[in-house]
Amino acid sequence: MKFTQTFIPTLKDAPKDAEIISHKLLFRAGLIRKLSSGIYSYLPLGLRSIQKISNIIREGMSTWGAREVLLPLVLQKDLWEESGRWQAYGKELLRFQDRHEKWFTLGPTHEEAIVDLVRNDVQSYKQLPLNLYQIAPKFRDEIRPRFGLMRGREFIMKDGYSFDMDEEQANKTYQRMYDAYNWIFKQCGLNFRAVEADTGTIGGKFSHEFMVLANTGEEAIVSCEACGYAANVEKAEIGYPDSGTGTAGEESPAPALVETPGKHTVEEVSGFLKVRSSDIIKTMIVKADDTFVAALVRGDRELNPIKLKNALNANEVQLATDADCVGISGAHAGSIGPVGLKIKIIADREIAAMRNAVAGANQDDHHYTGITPGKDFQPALIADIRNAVAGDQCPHCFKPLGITRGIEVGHIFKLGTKYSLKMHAEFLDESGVSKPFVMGCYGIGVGRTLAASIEQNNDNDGIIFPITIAPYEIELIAINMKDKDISDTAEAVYREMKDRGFDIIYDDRDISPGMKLKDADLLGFPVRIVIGKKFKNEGVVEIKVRKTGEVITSTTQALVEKITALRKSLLP
RNA sequence: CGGGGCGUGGCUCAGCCUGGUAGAGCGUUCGGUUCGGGACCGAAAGGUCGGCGGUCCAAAUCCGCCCGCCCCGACCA
Repeated sequence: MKFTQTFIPTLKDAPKDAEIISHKLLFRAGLIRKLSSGIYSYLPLGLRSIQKISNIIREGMSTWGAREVLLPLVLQKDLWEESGRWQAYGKELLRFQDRHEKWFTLGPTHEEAIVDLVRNDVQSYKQLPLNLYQIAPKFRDEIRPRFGLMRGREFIMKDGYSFDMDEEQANKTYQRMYDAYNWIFKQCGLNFRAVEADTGTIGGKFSHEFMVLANTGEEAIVSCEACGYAANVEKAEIGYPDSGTGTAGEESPAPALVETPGKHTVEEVSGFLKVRSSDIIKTMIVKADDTFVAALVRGDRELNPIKLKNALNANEVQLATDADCVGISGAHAGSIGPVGLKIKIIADREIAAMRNAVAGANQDDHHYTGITPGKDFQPALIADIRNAVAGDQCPHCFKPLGITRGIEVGHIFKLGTKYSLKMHAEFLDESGVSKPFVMGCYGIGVGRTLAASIEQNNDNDGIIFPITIAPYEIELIAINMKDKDISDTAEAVYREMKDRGFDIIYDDRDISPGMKLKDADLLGFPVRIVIGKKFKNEGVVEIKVRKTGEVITSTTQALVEKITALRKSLLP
């Protein structure tokens, strides 16, 4: 492709609404343009990159047994009433009427559509397993779209759905998709982790998020360098090699009541009493379903509501209101403590090991010092209920854990029979018994993958594309188009490379060299060939690798050979 | 939905407080000079100042309503 024959509107300045680096660069490099909030057009280079990612996905899906379909974007209300989601889905579901005043929605996800397809045409276990996917635009009317392609309203997504005859088969399918996803993101040249994720309200054990590691990521993830364990911070367990219970026989002083006027937060109390925040017991009263319990974590830790919920076997937990706190403990939040508290106490595992600690005294503006768990109060339950922090031990190998940020680009999920039961999607098994399909669903944000890649691979000059998803692999630059020697050679090189099947774009614009070089860096093609001064003087062209900055020279004759070798070295 | 901010040529922004008939840089067009890191000289095009209404002799500027966009939060997965 030649620059003069395509459309690459690059910009020196980013528009002011671009906040994060990928958004700025996508815009400046002329890959996308905004049409309205959260809704973008893909320009030729952006589209090409999207298509390359899509094709990698297709290859991965195909290899691991999924077949491509294309489902409608516009879906009618009755299907969504069957699944119950017409009511359950909030305002994110865009609803509208046609001329006959029938209600429709733009699909934010396609469980209903796929279940309807499969239930009509699959009746026998002999037709299973079945795994179908599509790559198509989706629409979610996000409350607040932001960060360009990272969180749009209209976005391109790969969504896949599997249908299996039983749990065992479904687990195998899940594992295949897990393998496929690892292959796909590796092939896209991304530094990513598959992390265990909380399954939310649907339940079940199986859910993994695929996170691209980047500082600007919206999610915190916990990972272990040593054994590869990785999990969403909501879910991450903390390892305790010894049982973590108290050690008997240690000297522990008697509790003493001290005044702490106006000191409520951990920092205020620790500053006032001159103790470390890790010597304070933080007590929070929470309402778990219909009962109140007191949750204890060390002053320097954060309570993890999901872990707490699981430990208590509750459906829902929330912090108690201040009025409830006063009613239960006799003090306002900030002076509450476990000593003498009448409700059930659940303590984080670290609490059990504390000695001579500070805790609220259950009367306003007072704390106790010299508190020792097990002596001065008895927790009913000791469990891991706090967020993991860097340096905590891995639950598998007990090496220190690290915390990084990530961008969720893929999510695989075992759905079970939730949709097949509601929508009566059943098949006959070997013994002629009617059974609901066991389903799984598997998503990849295609646009978000592009944005995440840029978020991870850039420098001050612009994008640094991995070769597999770059709009073009090679850019050819003729420094001076008016110099016939140079422009003729460039034209010849371009034709030959193109004829030999190289994925090459040629900047044939008659503009200053500075602009071409700046644009080349901004656009981030992995390999750049320059024909200029060195060609005039020494008869050689320059090959530069965008990622490393490494430059080699070559005669035009040896170019094909050198580029072939270089290209190979850049593949994942 | 709550809080904050913005809207002036394709992009970035000044002018608004203190009303007097619209500016800069980049980009674009034409001519010329240049040709290895967003070159230089000269000429030019391009704006109902987001929209509607009000105040005033006079509104980009003051007031009201509306629209659009962005940030923070809550919400959702």
